[in-house]
Amino acid sequence: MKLSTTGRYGLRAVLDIALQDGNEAVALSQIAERQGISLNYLEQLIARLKKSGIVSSVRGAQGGYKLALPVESISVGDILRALEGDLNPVDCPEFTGVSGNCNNADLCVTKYVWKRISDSINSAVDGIMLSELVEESRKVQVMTGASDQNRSKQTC
Amino acid sequence: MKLSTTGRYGLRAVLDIALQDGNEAVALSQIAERQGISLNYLEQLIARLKKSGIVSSVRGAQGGYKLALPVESISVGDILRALEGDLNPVDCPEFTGVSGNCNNADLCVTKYVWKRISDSINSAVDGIMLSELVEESRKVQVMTGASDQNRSKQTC
DNA sequence: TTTAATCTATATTAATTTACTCGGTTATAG
DNA sequence: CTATAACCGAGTAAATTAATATAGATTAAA
Repeated sequence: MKLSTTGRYGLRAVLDIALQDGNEAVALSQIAERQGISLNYLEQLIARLKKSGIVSSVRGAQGGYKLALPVESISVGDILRALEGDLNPVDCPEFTGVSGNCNNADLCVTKYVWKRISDSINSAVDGIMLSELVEESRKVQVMTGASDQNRSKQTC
Repeated sequence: MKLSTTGRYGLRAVLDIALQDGNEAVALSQIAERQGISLNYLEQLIARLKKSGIVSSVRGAQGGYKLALPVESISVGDILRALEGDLNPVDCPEFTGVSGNCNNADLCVTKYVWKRISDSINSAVDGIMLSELVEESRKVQVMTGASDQNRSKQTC
């Protein structure tokens, strides 16, 4: 029941772009360095974010990525689902809508549990906008006098 | 972000015991057969449940397992945490209380996200009592005329 | 006191997933 | 043209998960 590095790294990457906030595209290599994530790996993560319309890309020299929407319009839920797929605790076809073969659908009671967990996770992350994280991040940076340079590798 | 079979099988096993509800212990081999789970594997799961005080065992011939508490006093959260460990989406020492070395603790903003997800999951599962599942299960069985015999292998 | 049925513990294996790495292609600013 | 940076597909090593297997200890009924 853990989020993979995909979700953790990816969210940090989006937040990184949001914090640069100029109109210029942010190069992946810079994000990779600041966040201590492998560039090659980051490419795979950002591809999912692009596919979901969260970031847009500018190709070629001086290119990079920028947010496709204002920070107030992007929820953490959007980001995490883009990265991790759905946020359901089980692959139960009964409530995910995917046509599957749960041959015990009518007898299965635990699906109510999975549904409640799923709903609570999704409403939690949908209630957090990227703008909140940006604000919070700015506060923290002012308080600690932190800069990109003294930011070290993160464990979570 | 998926629950493992440990959590899924284990919850079903506890519910199975609750539904037998006599004062007699339920043999693991019976649960294994009814739920379509390997006996050896089930033994590992039930051990965690016993360790957490959710079930108690009766050894020897005619032995088995029974609930250590009334169904109204056991929450799905208790069961899932016994099986899966914590239900936190990340191993962030900042909010799990475990003394760890998050060298970016003061700069890390995503931890607020993880904390909110964690809280929502835990309050969701703590709000579901085993008694609810038992009730729901009885309703379903009456409606469908289901018996143990026609219960087939479940996928979720 | 057998004997059957159960719980307990540990070790091994197979399958799957995760977390990357690598090599190359395409596009664009300067 | 050339440097830079996005894009793409495949491959791989490590870790985790899901079992399976083995051996033994405990208990209670016959």
